[in-house]
Amino acid sequence: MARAGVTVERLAEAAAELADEVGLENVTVSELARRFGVKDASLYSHIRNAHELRVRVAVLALAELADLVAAALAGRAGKEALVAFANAYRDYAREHPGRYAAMQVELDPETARASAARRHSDMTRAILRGYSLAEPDQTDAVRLLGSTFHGFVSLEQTGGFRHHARAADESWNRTLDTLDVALRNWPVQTA
Amino acid sequence: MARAGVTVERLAEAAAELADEVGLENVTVSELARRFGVKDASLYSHIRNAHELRVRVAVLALAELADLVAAALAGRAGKEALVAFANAYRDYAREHPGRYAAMQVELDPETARASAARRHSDMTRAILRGYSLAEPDQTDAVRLLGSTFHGFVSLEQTGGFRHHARAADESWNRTLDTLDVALRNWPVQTA
DNA sequence: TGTAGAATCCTAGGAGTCCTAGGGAGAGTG
DNA sequence: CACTCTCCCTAGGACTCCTAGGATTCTACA
Repeated sequence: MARAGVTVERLAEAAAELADEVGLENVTVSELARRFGVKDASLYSHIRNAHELRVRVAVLALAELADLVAAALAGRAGKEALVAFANAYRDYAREHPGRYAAMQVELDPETARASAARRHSDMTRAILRGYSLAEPDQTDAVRLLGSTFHGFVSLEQTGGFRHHARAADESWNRTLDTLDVALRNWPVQTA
Repeated sequence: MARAGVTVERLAEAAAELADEVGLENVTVSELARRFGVKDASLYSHIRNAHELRVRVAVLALAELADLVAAALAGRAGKEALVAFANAYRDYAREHPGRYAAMQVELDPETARASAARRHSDMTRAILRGYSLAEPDQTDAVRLLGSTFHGFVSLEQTGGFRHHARAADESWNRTLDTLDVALRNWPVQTA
């Protein structure tokens, strides 16, 4: 009998595709084995357990998105960079909802270090070069941007904005305008 | 044999507690039945399926948080109201991670209408009275606030801020300062 | 080329979960 | 007391995760 040619890489890729199709919580070892024409027990020589599958999707997604963001950021600065970053982020989440959901799973410290998570915060910091913020304000701003982008995309995905006339796109653009203004008028310490 | 006294309300309450203890994804019909000293099949005369359990936790959490936010908002306005709202939100998420996660499940339109979701957006709008924003900017601002709060709390929960010296609390306070400034200097339409 | 060892896949099966079907026992009502 | 409704039961099917141990295929090296 011919071998199915299962590898961890192909498994992660297939799991990511499956996640985008049916949602991350429906990514199952059995279904994946079915897609490879293999018994589910066979997959356990490639992965340790079902959780590792999700972690691998997360790592894959983090790397993919980091590449996309890097490309979007190339040659841009200031607000242009902010908008490019944000749109790359949001577009990815909409095209790959399962991969995006996977990015939110908690990674153990080692996996997190080996992942592209660092590249993400580094690129966010790069955006802030256009706004002249020193530490620790820079870290606060990185967190503000990350929070707002993720929060918007997350609420949009779970249908939070659907039952209202105002289009999500317009709110998104105004959100970016607002962030741009906020970064340029970063508040001085009040406490 | 004495009856266990299972009701939908007690089920939802127990499911919410279980979710806070072991995470929403580990809220299982079987475990819940165990806690009531009852066979799992017995619960299906109270709920239709496992999904309904999570929906009921979501509805419960939305109502609880709406009450807390309403109390926090009483007698406050402007930035004070903004901060009170935000802290009530974040505190709830930290004290009740499972309930909070449940709030992010997609509700069907009917359930959403019957839930406290509307109270949440109404109260967010109430905050904005201190900032004199007309529609559609008000809707955009509501979404910005919701996104930022949810995004921050969500990233904080999945450990996004843990591997950095800067304390999350301080970033949170600066985020609120920034939002306050942003709402007071709401950008005029650029496009 | 022959073969040892590693990698890949298999069968078999246990445990847990979700859910349905159908039956019996307690509680309240006439 | 009898009737009915609700609650809870047993029984069991389908699916998932995962382990153990065996068989097959591929690879590399003598």
